[in-house]
Amino acid sequence: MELIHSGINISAINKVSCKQCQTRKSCLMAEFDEGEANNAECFVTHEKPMGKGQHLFLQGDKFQSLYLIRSGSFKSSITDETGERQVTGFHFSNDILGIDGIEPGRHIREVEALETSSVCTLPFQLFKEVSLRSNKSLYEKLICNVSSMMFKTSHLMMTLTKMKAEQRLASFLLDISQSMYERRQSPHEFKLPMARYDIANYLGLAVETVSRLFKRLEDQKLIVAQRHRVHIVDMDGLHRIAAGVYLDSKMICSEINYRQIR
Amino acid sequence: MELIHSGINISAINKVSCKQCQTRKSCLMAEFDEGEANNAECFVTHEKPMGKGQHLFLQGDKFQSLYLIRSGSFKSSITDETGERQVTGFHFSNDILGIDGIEPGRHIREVEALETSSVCTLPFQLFKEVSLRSNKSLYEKLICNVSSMMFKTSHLMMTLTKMKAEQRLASFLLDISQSMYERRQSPHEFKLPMARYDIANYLGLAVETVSRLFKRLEDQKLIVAQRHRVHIVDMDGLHRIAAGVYLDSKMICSEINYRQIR
DNA sequence: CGCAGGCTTGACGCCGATCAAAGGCGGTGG
DNA sequence: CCACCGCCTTTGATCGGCGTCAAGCCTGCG
Repeated sequence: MELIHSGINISAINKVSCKQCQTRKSCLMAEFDEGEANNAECFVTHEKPMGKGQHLFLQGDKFQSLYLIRSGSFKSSITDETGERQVTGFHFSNDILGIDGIEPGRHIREVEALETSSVCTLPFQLFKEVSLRSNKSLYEKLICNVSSMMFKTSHLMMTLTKMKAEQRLASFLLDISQSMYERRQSPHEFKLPMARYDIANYLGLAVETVSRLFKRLEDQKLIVAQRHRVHIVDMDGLHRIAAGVYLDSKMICSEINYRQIR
Repeated sequence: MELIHSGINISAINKVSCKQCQTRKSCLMAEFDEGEANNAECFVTHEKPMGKGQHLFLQGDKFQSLYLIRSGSFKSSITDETGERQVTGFHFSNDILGIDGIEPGRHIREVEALETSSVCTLPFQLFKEVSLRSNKSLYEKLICNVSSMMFKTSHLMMTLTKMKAEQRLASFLLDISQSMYERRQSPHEFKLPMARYDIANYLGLAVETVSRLFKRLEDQKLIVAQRHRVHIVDMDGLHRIAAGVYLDSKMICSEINYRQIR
């Protein structure tokens, strides 16, 4: 949990300048012109990646930086006064973490690595200064990011209130699939870096239910799932489930499925 | 609900400059210095308030302005591909509406007046220009607003996934109560401008359930509710319900309720 | 090799959705 | 001003999805 502060040059051995960053083209900073890019060197990378289970920050930590995921994956969660925890999202490369801490000055959720992962740290004070100097408003980009985050959240809320359990899981798998696609990885076969327990919490279901649902989707020949490896066999079918297309014809669908099974 | 007019320019009859606005002190624009305030005259107010049921904007409408609620109340909702609607929030004076439309360039939800209401319109292009000229970054304020919005959403998500129906309604009433308090109105007695139907949708419940729950809270002597008028009698008790403090002693509570009913 | 923690599977019961119908309020027109 | 109508709300009865409890299984790690 060692955070690097704005000592610009001294600890350069732990840093990689943005100019040299391999993933720069897909980065928030990508459109910076060369002049500004020098400033961007201040956006550092932790040389040593974080291990599974390590926290990027905890709920209540002072907010001072934004983080850009370079590799790996994270889960974010909130704990309320009663100690109840709610997983609020899963995050992959190029996602920005920590934005929600800007206003209260403290992080309102914790973020934990689901596997070996690395991030870029963007000290927010510096970020603000650079964005004021720059014509191309970084702030605007940030808002864009925030905006799409709000969209995702709304989508999730919809999932949680309007969908039956099976729809939620189907929808969840499709979301992950979409994420993989956007990152130029296979949308049909991927690894779920999070535990069943996290999925259940995220979807507002019991672990046992999630487990049963994975099986049910397999029985319907929509996916093949073994542990964390998921193979989507029938993408359309999964979409149909997610959309709740079996509501009236439930009996019929079930019959078909049973026929398919044997 | 009479607005004060100014004789500043030709179209002034439809507008009120920010300088003259009665609610300016609690406004997003409040910290503007005098020089900037002149620009702020471009932030117009609809002279004719909106009527109940009127839409401020629809989902998919081109995003061009932010709106600041001067009076009244609104509900926001999202409709997905399948036509399913989800109420995403209720909004009162000083709330900002429309932020979520910035990135996609279109509004991702619709906003509808729950009663006679009025708003200030903040053309976003202008907003950006002013914020670039200004040292005190308006953008920063906007982000603050967005940030607190995200916090609320997270809170709501928690409510929807982790709470039983009774907790959700108690929590909802407490949220409204808090809103009233923040607006210097009584947190103990207020009017709910939205229909039961909207509350149910918002909380992810059936209308019938909401209706029954209102009654159950009354039976427990926590509130007095008649139609849209709500009186919170036992704030602590309501907090206890919201926190789920009866989980272990559920049987006892139920017995008490049954005894009270007959 | 054995243990711990995560995952699966089964049995059961409750919460809340759904269906059905009656009651009340507000708006509109006679 | 009253009467009617439609929509919102309440109330009752029934049913099923999913949470809960309990046990057994798998897998990775020490």
